[in-house]
Amino acid sequence: MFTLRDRITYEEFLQHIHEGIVTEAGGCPVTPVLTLFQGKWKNQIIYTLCRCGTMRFGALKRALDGITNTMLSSSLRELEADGLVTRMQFNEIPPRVEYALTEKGGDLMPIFYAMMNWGLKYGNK
Amino acid sequence: MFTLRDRITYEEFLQHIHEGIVTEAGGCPVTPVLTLFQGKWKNQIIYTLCRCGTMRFGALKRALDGITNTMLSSSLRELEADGLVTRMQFNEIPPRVEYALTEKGGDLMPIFYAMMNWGLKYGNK
DNA sequence: CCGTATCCTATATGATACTG
DNA sequence: CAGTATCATATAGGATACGG
Repeated sequence: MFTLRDRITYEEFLQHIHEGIVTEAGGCPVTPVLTLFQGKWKNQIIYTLCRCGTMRFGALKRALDGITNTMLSSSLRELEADGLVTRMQFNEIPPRVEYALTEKGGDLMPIFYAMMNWGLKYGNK
Repeated sequence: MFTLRDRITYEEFLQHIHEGIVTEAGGCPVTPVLTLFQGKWKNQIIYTLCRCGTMRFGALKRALDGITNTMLSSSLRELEADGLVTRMQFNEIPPRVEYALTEKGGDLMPIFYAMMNWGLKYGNK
C-alpha cells in the first residue's frame, strides 16, 4: 500500500483508485481544486492571467467578456487569499493595480491541458 | 501556427497559450469540461463509478454521502445524455438499474490525476 | 428498489449607482 | 482607474412526500 505522500504515475493512479486511495490526514487532495473550478469566473481569470501575464484590473475586465466589477473584484480577492494571484498596487494618479499569477496558480495549467485534450478528443459541442 | 486539431505536448501548450490558441470552429475545447465539473455531484459520481465499476442506484446513493434522490437522479440523467454514463435497466421485481462509466467518462480520469497532483503539492486545506 | 413531483432556501451572479 | 455598496434575480441544491 502507499500513501499520497508518494509520487505516483497515472498508471499507478488508475490501479490504486479501485482499491481506494489512502489520503493524507484531512481529506481528498482533489477537493480543493474542485472548489477552485466551481463558479463562472475564477478559472477564466486564471487562464487569462497565464495567457497574458501581468494585467491591470481594467485589462482583465475587458478580456473577460461580460464580467461585472463586483464579480471580478471579489474573485480576485479570493484568488489572492488562496495564494494563486498577486496584487501589486501603485500609489499613482490615476491609480494602477496589477495582477499576476503566482507559481501556485500557474501550476494549475496541467489541469487545463488535460481538460483541453479531453475536449479535443470529444468535441466542444 | 497550429490548430487544435493537432496533438500538442504540454510544453507546446504552454508556449502557444501566450500567443492565443487557434481553436476549432465553435469555441474553446476546455469549456465543455468546465461545465462538467461545475456543481457539487457530477464529478463525485464520475469518480465513484470509476473507482467502483458498475453500480446500482442505491449503492451510488450510499457511496455519495448526503446526496438526495433528486440530485442523484437528475445528475445521472444529464451524464447519460452527455454520453459519460450508461444506464442498464433490468425489468425484475424488485427493479434493478445499473450505472457504469463509458470510455468517454473514463477518459476524464487524467483530469482528476492532474488535480490530485496539484492537491498533493499544495495541500488539501 | 428506483425513482418523480413539488416546494423551499441558499448562494452565486448580475445591474446600477457612486467614490477615493 | 479601480474599485465598493446596494439591491435584484436566477439557479443549484435540499426536504419531503408519493408512485410504478
